[in-house]
Amino acid sequence: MSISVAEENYIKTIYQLQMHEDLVSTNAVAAALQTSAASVTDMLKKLKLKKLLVYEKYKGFKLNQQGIQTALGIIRKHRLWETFLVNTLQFKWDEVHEVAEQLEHIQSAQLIQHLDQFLGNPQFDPHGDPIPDAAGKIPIREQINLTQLPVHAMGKISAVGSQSSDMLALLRHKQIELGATIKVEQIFAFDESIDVTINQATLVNISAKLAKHLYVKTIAL
Amino acid sequence: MSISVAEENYIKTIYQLQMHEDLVSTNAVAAALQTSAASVTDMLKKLKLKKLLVYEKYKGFKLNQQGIQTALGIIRKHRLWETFLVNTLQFKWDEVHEVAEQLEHIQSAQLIQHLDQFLGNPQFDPHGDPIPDAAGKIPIREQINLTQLPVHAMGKISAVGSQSSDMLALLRHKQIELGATIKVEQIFAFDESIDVTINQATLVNISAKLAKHLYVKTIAL
DNA sequence: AATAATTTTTAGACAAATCTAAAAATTAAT
DNA sequence: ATTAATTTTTAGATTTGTCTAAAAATTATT
Repeated sequence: MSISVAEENYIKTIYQLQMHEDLVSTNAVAAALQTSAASVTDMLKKLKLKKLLVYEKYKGFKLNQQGIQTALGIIRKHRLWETFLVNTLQFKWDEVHEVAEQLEHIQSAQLIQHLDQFLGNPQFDPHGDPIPDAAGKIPIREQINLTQLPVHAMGKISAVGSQSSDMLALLRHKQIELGATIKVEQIFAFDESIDVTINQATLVNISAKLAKHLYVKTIAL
Repeated sequence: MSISVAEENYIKTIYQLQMHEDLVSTNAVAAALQTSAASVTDMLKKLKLKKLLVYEKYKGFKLNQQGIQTALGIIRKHRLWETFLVNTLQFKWDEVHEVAEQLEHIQSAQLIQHLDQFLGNPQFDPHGDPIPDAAGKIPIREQINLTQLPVHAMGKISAVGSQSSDMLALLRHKQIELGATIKVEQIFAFDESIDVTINQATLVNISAKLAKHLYVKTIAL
């Protein structure tokens, strides 16, 4: 059973949204794809029928394992093509997105396998985003920015990107220090602030500005 | 006004057919695209509306200058991608067609420009077919097989691919010799035989087998 | 808790590309 | 030159993905 380009675009978008919020809303998808909420509902029915997502009327939805694997396949293709465009064809990193959006829908396992090999099996694309392997496994960067950590993920503070005394005072106040474990509980879309649990004990809110200066080593759950 | 993938496939097919027969028939397109004659008629109306072809009901049709330019753009992309797949990604020459059929529809002038440059501005694809340049100009191979010469094209016999006495006897009988000018008058689909005028005087029929052994330098009309 | 606001779904319509079956036009054959 | 066969077109239906407007469900507010 083949998947259309439109379906692929929905799957990719839903995947990206459910990285941040566990359940995805109809309106969020509509906004991301610049379409109407009614169209999203229509597509949700189709994707449910194809057993790619878990969905109950009015209750939000998310991709199931099958859907996630499908999404990772599309993201893999997208990022391999971006790598190709920048590394091989000399595109600038900010010129590649539109073209990669088209190339990611080309259907040929052989093509992707050869492209991957030609590029030297890259683990990260030119933007630094991880490229899932053929099985859907996502490489973990040793150290990532806290803003990159998805909801529910855990990490250990490995570096701070500033030495300002104001910032150090704030960290002391929130009991955040190098080596502390941190778990992302919730990400607030409005101001991009993050609720985290420190050392599996205290819940604190971290502003977007502070998060940009904190780096973590991810911990497998 | 943008052109859909379906429209592009029709345009490419019509172009290829009108290389052989001056006017193209509804059924020929339907057969080539494995679709119904009714669908072809529907599409012809759309393409006429977009001013890409000359069409009158029941009277056959052909691409106009605008349509030919569009077709050449698609063929250029197809052949550049085939070159990329074989030369860069190590595909075998007989594995590339299906994938190139998809890649030829990617819309990005910049992508094709960069790809062309990366490949070293190739003039011919791995099958030996000419790659139109960005302006639609088709490179002429010094010497091509007679079977490659389209209807109405002229050439000068430049080589014969066999020295068998049977063949030489046949050539003498038809008054074909090195340096003779040859003009393709008609190509018969049934047995792929060709009617040609020799030295702008005598009309003779050349079998597919004989044509395969004759090479010509093309002459601009 | 009742009402208001928001979100989501349904209902009905539309455009693109296709189909089948039947009608119209052209071409071939007796 | 009629009739038969073939080709092409029309008419009407279908699928996919979309839309708007209205109804239903949920969430927020007073």
